[in-house]
Amino acid sequence: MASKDRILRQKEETRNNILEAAYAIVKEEGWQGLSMRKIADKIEYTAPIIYEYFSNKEAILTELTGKGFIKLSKELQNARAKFDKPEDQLEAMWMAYWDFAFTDTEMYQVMFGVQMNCCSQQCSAAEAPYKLFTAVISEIMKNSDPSPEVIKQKYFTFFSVIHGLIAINIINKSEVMETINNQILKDAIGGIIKSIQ
Amino acid sequence: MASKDRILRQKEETRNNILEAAYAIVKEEGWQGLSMRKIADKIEYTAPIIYEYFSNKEAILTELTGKGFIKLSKELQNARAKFDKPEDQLEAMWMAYWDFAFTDTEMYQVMFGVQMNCCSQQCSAAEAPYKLFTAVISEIMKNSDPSPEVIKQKYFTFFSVIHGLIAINIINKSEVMETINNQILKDAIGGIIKSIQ
DNA sequence: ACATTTGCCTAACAGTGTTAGATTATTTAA
DNA sequence: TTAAATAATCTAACACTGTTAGGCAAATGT
Repeated sequence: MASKDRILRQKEETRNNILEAAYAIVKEEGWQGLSMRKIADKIEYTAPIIYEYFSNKEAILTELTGKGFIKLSKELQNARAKFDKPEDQLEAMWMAYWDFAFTDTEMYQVMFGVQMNCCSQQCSAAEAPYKLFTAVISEIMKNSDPSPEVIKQKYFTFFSVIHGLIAINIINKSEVMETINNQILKDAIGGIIKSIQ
Repeated sequence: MASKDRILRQKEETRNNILEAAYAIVKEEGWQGLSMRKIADKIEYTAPIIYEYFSNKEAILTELTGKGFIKLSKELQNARAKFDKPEDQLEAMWMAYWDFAFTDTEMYQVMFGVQMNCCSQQCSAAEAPYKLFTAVISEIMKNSDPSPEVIKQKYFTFFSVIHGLIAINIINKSEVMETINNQILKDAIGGIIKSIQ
């Protein structure tokens, strides 16, 4: 009865195929262009079988969102691993965050509701980046023994600047110039880090 | 033939009715709940006549977006008028901006693509807030005779922090506490103003 | 009074997410 | 090997969505 295993593996595979097909369509046509029937076409099935794997369309988005947060977390960890001083780590992590937003733009959109309806609230993996950042921030601030509230506040300050900047760049595609982006990124990250040391 | 006038007025009125009905639905059910047939129901017509007034659904969104930018601009001007020193003006303006985002949240969403597909690119009124802010910024910086580029950069720095903070608050409804919002707002606005004086 | 324009509606098309029921294929049991 | 049971898949449909074409009836112009 090893066929049970094969069947389970096959099920897992088409589940992945659905997710991959969905994201492929999104990369080609944007989130607006994603539909159940198009996914079905791509995996060479008809639409109803998708509901054997996902309870509805939102569940697909939620799962993709989760994968996005996992990928982002990995890249944040990679960035942190490249440096020893927490100040350098934090800067590298926000830079990695920035890069993620523009190499996986569609992913970033669904994760943070940029120009589309997102579902990151019900996504548990969304906590991981938050924890990674606050850990490094509290390392930098360890001398002043800050409360969790203060650390949270510092995190949100970083997040606000960088997410805000990412959002304008995605919406006003290309109207904001590279030089301004670089300047603001450098100023903001450097400035806030200095303010928490 | 004064009836021509009356008819023109009537046309203008149902045009407005469409826009008002649309926004009323959005306030009740969110942008997702907006549909042409629901608008038609509300103004007691059938869906196709809407196309006598707007070429499509996006045109309605664009027009609402325009009205949003006009309202925002007015409130920015009101805020500025309450102070003499440009530093105080700038702070009051960003505070008014913040208030606008939470009293007219749905408007803010369509204007800046928060959790929905926006169309502010093709909206000419979107320039007005930008001009209001940069005028005050350049007043503050007049001593250092800055280039337009530098002023633009300062504006985007402000915008990034505040829009970013607004966006998290809209998406993670209520998870971010008042105290953190106030702290970040105060810190960010004060900090940037200090940095440009 | 007739012709023409206008206002508005019904019906339809193509697309969306989603569900129910029938059909086919595969596995199990006798 | 054949019969029964189960699983996999599809077709058809429902209730929506935005949008367009065509027709009817009332108001207008001549």
